[in-house]
Amino acid sequence: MSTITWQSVQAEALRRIRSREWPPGGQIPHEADLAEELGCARATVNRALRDLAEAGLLERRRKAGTRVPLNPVRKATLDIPIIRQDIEARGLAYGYKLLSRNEAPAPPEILSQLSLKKSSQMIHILALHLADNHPFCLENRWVNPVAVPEITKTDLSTISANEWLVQNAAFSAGDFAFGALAAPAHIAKALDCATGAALFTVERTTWAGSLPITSVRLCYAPGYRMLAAI
Amino acid sequence: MSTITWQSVQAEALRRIRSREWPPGGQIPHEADLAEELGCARATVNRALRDLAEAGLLERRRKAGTRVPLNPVRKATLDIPIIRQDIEARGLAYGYKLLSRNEAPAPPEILSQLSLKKSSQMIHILALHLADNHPFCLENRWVNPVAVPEITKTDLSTISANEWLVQNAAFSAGDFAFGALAAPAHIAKALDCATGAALFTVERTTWAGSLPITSVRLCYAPGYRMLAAI
DNA sequence: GAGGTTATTATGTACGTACATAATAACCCT
DNA sequence: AGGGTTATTATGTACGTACATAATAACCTC
Repeated sequence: MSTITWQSVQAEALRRIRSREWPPGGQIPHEADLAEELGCARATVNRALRDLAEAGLLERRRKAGTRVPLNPVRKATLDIPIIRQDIEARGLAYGYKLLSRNEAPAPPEILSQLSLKKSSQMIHILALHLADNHPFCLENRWVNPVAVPEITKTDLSTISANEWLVQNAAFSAGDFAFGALAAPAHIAKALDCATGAALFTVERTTWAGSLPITSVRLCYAPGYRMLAAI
Repeated sequence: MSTITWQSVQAEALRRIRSREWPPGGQIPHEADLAEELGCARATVNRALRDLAEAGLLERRRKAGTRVPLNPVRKATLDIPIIRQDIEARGLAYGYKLLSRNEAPAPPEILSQLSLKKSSQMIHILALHLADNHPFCLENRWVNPVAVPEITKTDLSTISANEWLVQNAAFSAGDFAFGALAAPAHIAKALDCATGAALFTVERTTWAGSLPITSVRLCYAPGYRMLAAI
C-alpha cells in the first residue's frame, strides 16, 4: 500500500474480513488504532468503514467499537429505471398503450397500501408497455390527485404515468414488494400469454413526505428477470 | 435551519429537488456557493450531496458541477438476510431438510453463470427450508470446492449451505436475478404446492475476487413477497 | 472550422483539530 | 447483588486548509 486512500483502507478491511483475520462475531481494531497502523488519519478510516457498514459487512457502535457481524444481512442495490429506459437498455423498441383511465374511489387494498382511511376520487390507470411490439408489462396504477393535481389535466395517451410521475412528482419514500402471480385471464389477455403463466410482479407505493402519491402493480410478461448486483 | 448539519443540508437539497426549485435537467448551485448560502463548510455540502447522488437523485461531475437528472434511475436497497433469519423475522419457526448432496460436474448453464469454461467436480446440494413446518423455499445450489474446500468435509444435514457459506465464504461480489417460474412437478412436490403455481425465484452467483464460490436458485413457495424500500 | 494545448474550475479527498453523541465502564451507595 | 450517577471512550461530525483529479473553457495555430 503505497499511498493511503480511503479506498485502499477499505480494500484492506475487506481483505481482513474475507480472510477471517477479523473473525465473524469479533471486534475489529478501533478507528484510531487502525489509522495509526495504516499510517493515515482517523477520518480516512472512518470514511473507509462507512460503506462497509452500509453494505452490512460491519456493525459500528459508538464506544463499543466496530464488529464483524456473525450473520451479516448483506445489502444489494437495485436500480429502478423508468420502464421505457428498462426496455431501451435491453436494445428493444419502446411502445406504450393507454388501456383505460378513470376516476374512481380506490378499493380497500389500495387504500391500505396508501395508508389512507377514507377514499376520495383517485385516478385509475391501466396501461401496457411494449418491447419491440410485444407486451412487456402491464401497469395498473392508482394516483392520488391531492398529491399531484396536474395529472388530472395531463394527456396520458402518449406518455406513461410511470414516466410522467418520475418527472413531475419526486417522491421521498417508496415501498416495494416483489412477487410472482399466476396470470388470471384478463391479465393473460393483455400480456398475450397463457392463462396461469407465472408473472413477475412489482408492487410499489410512493410518498412525498406523509402524502401518498401513487400505488402501482406491474405485471411483467413471462420470462422477465430483474437484475441486481452487490 | 438553526444548526447546519449534513443532514439538514441534505433535507434542504431534497426539498429543492422535490419542489422543482432545482428543475430536472438543470444545474444546481456549486458546492462552494451552497456552502456560502447555507452558512457551512463546503465539505459539509459535499457530504450531504453524496448520498443523494448515490440514490440517483443527483448527478455529480467534476468541473461540470451537479445536476438534477431528467430521468433519474432511483436506487433501492435490498436486504439479503440468510434464509433462517428471513423466516424467523416473519415470526415463524425455522426448519431445514437436506434433500440431496452429490459431487457432480456442473451443467452448462451453471458453468455459464459461474463464468467457468471447464467443469470439474462440484458440490450439488438440494435443500428445503421450512417455516412453521411448511415449505418456504427450495434451495438448489452448486458450490465450487476450489473456492471453499472445507465444504467437502462439512455436515450439511443440520446447517444449510446458505448459512454455512455466509459464515465461511465471505464473497466480494454477487449477481442476482429475480423472476417467476411456473412450478414444474418435481418442484411443486418439494414445495407441496400445485404444479404450475407461480413461484418467486432468486438466482444468485457469488465470487471471491474472480473465483466463483457458488450459484444457487431459490424457489419460494407461492405467496412469497420480497420487500424493499427507498 | 478543426485540432491541440494550456488554464481554469468544481468535485473528490486527506489531514488534523475540535467538538458532539451514544453508550459502556467505573464508581458509589444501599 | 442491584441500582443510580459520573467518567470515559469510540464513533460521528464540522471546519478549514491543502492538494488531487477529471473535465470544461479558453486560447492558439493551421
